[in-house]
This record gives sequence, C-alpha cells and structure tokens, in this order.
Amino acid sequence: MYERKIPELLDCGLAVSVKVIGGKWKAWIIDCIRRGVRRPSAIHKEMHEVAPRIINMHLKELEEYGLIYKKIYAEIPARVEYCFTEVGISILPVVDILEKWGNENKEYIYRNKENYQADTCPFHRKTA
Amino acid sequence: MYERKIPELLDCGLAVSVKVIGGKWKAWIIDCIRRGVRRPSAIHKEMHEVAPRIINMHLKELEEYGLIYKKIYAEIPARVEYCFTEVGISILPVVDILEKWGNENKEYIYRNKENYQADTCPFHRKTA
DNA sequence: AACCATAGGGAAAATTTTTTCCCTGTTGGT
DNA sequence: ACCAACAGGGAAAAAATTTTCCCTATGGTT
Repeated sequence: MYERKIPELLDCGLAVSVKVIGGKWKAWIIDCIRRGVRRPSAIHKEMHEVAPRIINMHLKELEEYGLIYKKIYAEIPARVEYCFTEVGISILPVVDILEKWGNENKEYIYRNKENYQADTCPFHRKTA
Repeated sequence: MYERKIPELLDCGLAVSVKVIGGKWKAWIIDCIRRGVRRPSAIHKEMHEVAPRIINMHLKELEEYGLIYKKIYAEIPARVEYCFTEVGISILPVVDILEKWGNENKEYIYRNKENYQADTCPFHRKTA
C-alpha cells in the first residue's frame, strides 16, 4: 500500500467532493454503475481505454468512502455487483451538473486553450 | 513546458469539468477570487499552505481555459487582479454544489474510510 | 492439458502533478 | 547599499497517480 507523505487538507467540503469525484476515471465509473453497468467485467469492457487494475482500485476507493457497496453472489463463476449506497445516490445529481456544465462549455474552453498565448494576446489581457 | 505523453479524453462533459475544477487547489483559488481575493499576493497569503509557484500555475491554467482574465493596472508597483469571465461566473453554482455536497457528507466519508476493511467487515460486504 | 471467463492484487515502471529552490525584473523605504 | 513587496518563471526534485506486467484462485470448455 502506498502511504502519503503530505497530509491532505480535507476539512472543506470542496476538497472532499473533488477527492471523491476528481480521480482520472472515477466520474466515469460512477456513471457506468448508474446506467446499470455494475459488474467489474462489464465496466472493464465499457472502459476499454483503462486498465482493469485501475478500475478495480477506483472501485475499492469508492467502496471505502461508502459511495458504493459490493454485492457478492454465491454463484460460480464468482459474480460481483457494485451498487450505490444512499450517499452514493446523493452524488448523482452533482455528477449530472458537472456533466451538464462541461458539455455546455467545452467548446469555449477548447477554443480558449488553443488561442491562448500568455500575455501577448489582447483578447486575453485587459490592461486598465 | 511539460508535454503529455498520453492524450487526454476530453470529449465528455464530465471529464472537462473535472479537468477544470479537479486540480489539487483550483477550486480553492476559484473560491478566493469569488470572495474578492483577486490579487496574486493576496491569494498567496490566504493559501499559505501552498507554494506561490503552484498558485501561479493554476491561475494561468484557469486563464487559459477562459474562466478568469487578468487585469493589469498601469501602476507602480505592478498590480494584477484576476476576475471571472462570464463562463467563469457560470461555474460558481457548480462549485457551490460541490461544496455543499462535501460538507453534508464528509463525516460519513471519514467514518467509512476509517472503519473500512476490505472484504472482512460485514457492514460493507453484502453477500446475496 | 490448455484455454476461456470470473474477480482481484503485488511490484515496479511510467507518467503526471506538485513542490522546492532559485532566478528575472521594478519601485519604495531605511 | 540593502531589503521589502510586487508579479512571475525555469529547472529539477519529490510526491502522487496511473499504467503495465504478472501473479493468485475457481470452474467450465475445447
């Protein structure tokens, strides 16, 4: 297990939320589960860009936080499903809002990033 | 300048939002500016846990995205203020919602994380 | 026997992000 | 002359995260 060397500042709500959703793929995983893609193997298939190992790690993290829990069916071959806890469900509207804002503004952001030249372009710089 | 080796997947809105707010300190910086702490030195003072260099880098990133812009006053000593663009303003309610969710659920998350023991604690594990 | 699928993790490498250290300037105060 | 505050960045180290590789097991299929 990896041990942090610098303690985290998780006193404020913003930091907690960012911690929970902010990983590289966690929001996507949450979205999978919401849409009913609950089994690890199914999530792996949908997120084929991402190594299974990582998805497992994120799932575990979300389980640690208590956003999802694991249903282990006594079947052969092993069958596992991840489902939302109540708190997990409560974050879904937040995810929706992030998704919405991102979709509404991504073109603007791309455009700005491409055109951006530090301190030279008067479009970005406003001198008073 | 650092160059990415793995291209980012920024097609979906969720990824874009997480990219924009998801840095270690960006949400805090946004919150500073919103509360009127607009000058770099003032932000540095408030966020004394964080190296000025990083704050500058995040400010630049937010400027690149077009969430904030730089007002440079023709004064001596140099005076700079960062202000929100329209799109910057539009993200504030999103930040609020993240802040709110985090505050409402942080104790729950702390508790779960502390009590969590993978696959041994029946509180977390539900076998069907 | 060799392979598939299921679920999962340890170790180490690679990548990305954050941090520290030290530098560029300007102007004003002591 | 020296130190303060202002705004800012290059280089490299450190830390954190992500990725790859390879392993554990079970049981079914070819």
